[in-house]
Formats: sequence, structure tokens, C-alpha cells
Amino acid sequence: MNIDEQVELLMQGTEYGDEDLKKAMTNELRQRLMDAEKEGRPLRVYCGYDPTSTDLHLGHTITMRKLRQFQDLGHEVTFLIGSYTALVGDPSDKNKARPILTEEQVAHNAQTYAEQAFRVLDQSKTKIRYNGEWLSKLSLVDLIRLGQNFTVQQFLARENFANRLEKGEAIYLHETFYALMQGYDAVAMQTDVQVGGTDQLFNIIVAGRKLQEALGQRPLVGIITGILPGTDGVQRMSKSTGNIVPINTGAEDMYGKLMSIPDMAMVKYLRLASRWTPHEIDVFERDLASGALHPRDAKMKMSFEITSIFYGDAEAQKSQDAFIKTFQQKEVPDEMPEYELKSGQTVLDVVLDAKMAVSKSEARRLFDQKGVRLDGETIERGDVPFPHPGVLQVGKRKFLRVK
RNA sequence: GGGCAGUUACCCAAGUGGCCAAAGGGGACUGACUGUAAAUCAGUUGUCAGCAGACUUCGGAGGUUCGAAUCCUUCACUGCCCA
Repeated sequence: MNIDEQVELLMQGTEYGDEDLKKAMTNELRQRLMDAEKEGRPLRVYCGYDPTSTDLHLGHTITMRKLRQFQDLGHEVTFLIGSYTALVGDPSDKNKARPILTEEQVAHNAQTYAEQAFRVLDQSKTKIRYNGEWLSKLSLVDLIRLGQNFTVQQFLARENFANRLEKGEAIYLHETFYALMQGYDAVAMQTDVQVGGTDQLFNIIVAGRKLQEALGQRPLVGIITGILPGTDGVQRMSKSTGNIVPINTGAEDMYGKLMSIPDMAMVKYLRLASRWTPHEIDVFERDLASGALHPRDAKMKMSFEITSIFYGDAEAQKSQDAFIKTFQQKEVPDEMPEYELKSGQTVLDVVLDAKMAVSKSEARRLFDQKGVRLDGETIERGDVPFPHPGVLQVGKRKFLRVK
């Protein structure tokens, strides 16, 4: 790949919210790539992850995909675990302050986090570091010196702080330290390129670059990846919104969840989460627009690709077959949980015992709403003895083989 | 440190003594239509109970009252203004 193609690939799916900034970063990236080639050294690229939770979802992997692209182009990638910053809590893109984690939690989360990350990253080419390595050594005076590079106004101008200010919500002083700490990460690692989501724009472009410059380093190139919408296609994918595609969910579930996203979001998913090249995605987009490609088939391709990243082609194929059978041909899926019927159980008992409903009231509602079927026959009432062994279906997608 | 305002169900937000299990919106769930898409329509959305009814809930604790989300006391948390 020549430099221009590399730039195109690496800038794919980025979002700066400002054309000038994007142009500037594109140019700086091109320059860096050329310099690196001349000097015969790889670029030092990193992205930081705060191990605040253990369940990764597709949205978390966007920056990993980007790192992987750098990796494949021969650059040096560091997977930075924010062991120390997690103790502070990132105020980015939150309307509330994050809870502060204990060291044990951080250590445990970091472990599971990395395990999942290596489904995207090439483990043999990835360095893992913890920012406690250098941040824990800073003294109070050091922190104050870092703070001298910033004004309160710069922080107040930040969108998320400004929002909270306007809404009269709390902004804690310690939250402002976060950007300084992250900026210092860039300095400590002498970073050439930092990858992060749009919520990290301030931390990367303002904090990181400024500190590097102040401390005599060449300011890094910020690669700001766009936001992956959740399964609703509109809102950012996040656990609290409940629109996530989890990573550790099983191939079938992942494939199914991907099939349920709105058409609008398909291309975005490909640009941010797939291994396809910009050109391949352009073709896909064109065929979709011209009608040469049916949206359903298009989405199946997309779902296959993304599922395959995490589970491999064989599993993705199996999931696709199961999907066609269950949802397109309306047959019962091959694999489903099994349940041993105990004597005297009513249908309600089984639904509850198999955790297909949270409470009795909810189960009752499902019966009333004709949401419970046994071998395709709607069961109107829950308080009758379980009629006969068969496949119990609750709602559209919950199946249970009752024996 | 002082003054004022606020804390309601998954989220936002109404409700200022009985008509409140608590308006409205969002989200979620079910059904219809479909491509498990979107849009649309209908319904549901505290728990237990086959209608009736009972129980728990409105930041925490205590109190007034026949009766409290609503009044009082106190504690905790948040914001605003003043210092």
C-alpha cells in the first residue's frame, strides 16, 4: 500500500467535528508516515483503556480495529491499560461522575479486558503497559506544573463540562485531573499517534498535544474514531442505553443482534468495525444505493463479517444458517437450551424456572399478550399443567426444548 | 460558614393531605405488518393473586394525622447565590 492509500485507510471512520482539524490531522499523519519510512522506524501508536467494566461490546472494539490497522502496516502498538486513570474516573461523555474503582477491581478488569481485546489485536505484536508505571511517580508539584499549561476556561469550554454546568450538575475538581493524566501518558510514551473515540477529542488534541509540546516533544497525531451507534441505529452504543452488541455473547447471538440494526447504520458498522478496505465499502454502499444489493442480503454480509472477526468463519457460517432457518423460514432453531419437565408443573412454572420471565407478573402478561407458544400453538393461560413435551417459545427469540 | 432550591419508578419529568401504584415523554417488552430493518398501528410496563383484592414503593430515619409522595423534625446528597 502506498502512503496515500495508508492514509485513506487509517483515516477511515474518523470524526473530528471540524473540517480544518481533520485536514490538519490528515496532513500530519501523512507527514509522520513519510518521516517514519525515511527514518526506517515504526510509529509509536497507542490507545488507552480504562478497565471500568469487564463486558466489552462492539463499540469498545472500534479503536482496537484502528490499532490493528496500524499494526498490519508494521507500526508499534501499545495497548495502554489505564490502571491509574481508572482510579480517577474519566468525565468524558458522561453526564455523571464515574464511580472510582479499587485497585483490585482494576487489576481484575484489566485481565478480562485484554483477553477480549486480543480477538481484534495481534497479540504477538502488541505491547501492554499500565499508566500507573509513570503516573504513580508524579509528585504534587509535578501535577501542578502540568496544570500550568491549561486554563479553567479550556475545561469549561468542553462540551460535556459545559452541558453539566448548564444543567446545574456537579463537576468535581478531580475530573479535570483526568485530562492531565492522559496527556502525560502521551508524553511518557513519546507517542507519535494516539487513537481514541470522539469523546477523547479534548484529552487527545488539547491535553496530549499541548503537554508534549510544552515538554519539548513533537505533538502527536490524533486519530479520532467515529461513534458506533447501538442496535437502535441512533444512539451511541452503551450499556446503560441497552443497545449493545456484546463480544462474549456467542456467535449466533452476535449475528442476530447485528441483523437487527437499522439499515441506516450498516455502512457505519462496516467502516468502524469490519476488516474491509475503504474501496470495498464504497462498492458495497454504491450497490446498496442502486438496488443491486438487497438491504437484507447486505446486512447478512455485514453480520457475517463482523461475527467472523470474533468467532471465525466457521462459526459465523453456522450462525448464518441458523438465522436463515429460524427467522427467514420460521423454523425452530437447531440448538436451544433444554429443560427437564418435572411432574405437576404448570406452563407458568416452566417459564419462570427457565428464567424466560423475570417475575410471575411479567410471565402472566406474556400469556395475556399471546407471547407464549408450544410447538407453534399459542398458550393462552399459564396456570394449566404443561400439556406435552415440545419446543416452548416466549416472544420472538426465546426458545426452550422441554422434555 | 450563611441564605435559597432540590432528591419521585429503568431514564427524564408531573404530582404539595384522601379521587396516587402515582400524569406525560423516552426506553423496554408483547402482538400485527415485515427483511428478527426502519416506519406505522394496538397493547403492556411495582410485586403477589385467574377479574374482585392484598402488599411494598416517591433520598434515609423518626413523627403529626382516621389517612402522607404531599405537613413537621432530623440525617445524607446535589445545585444556585453570598462570603
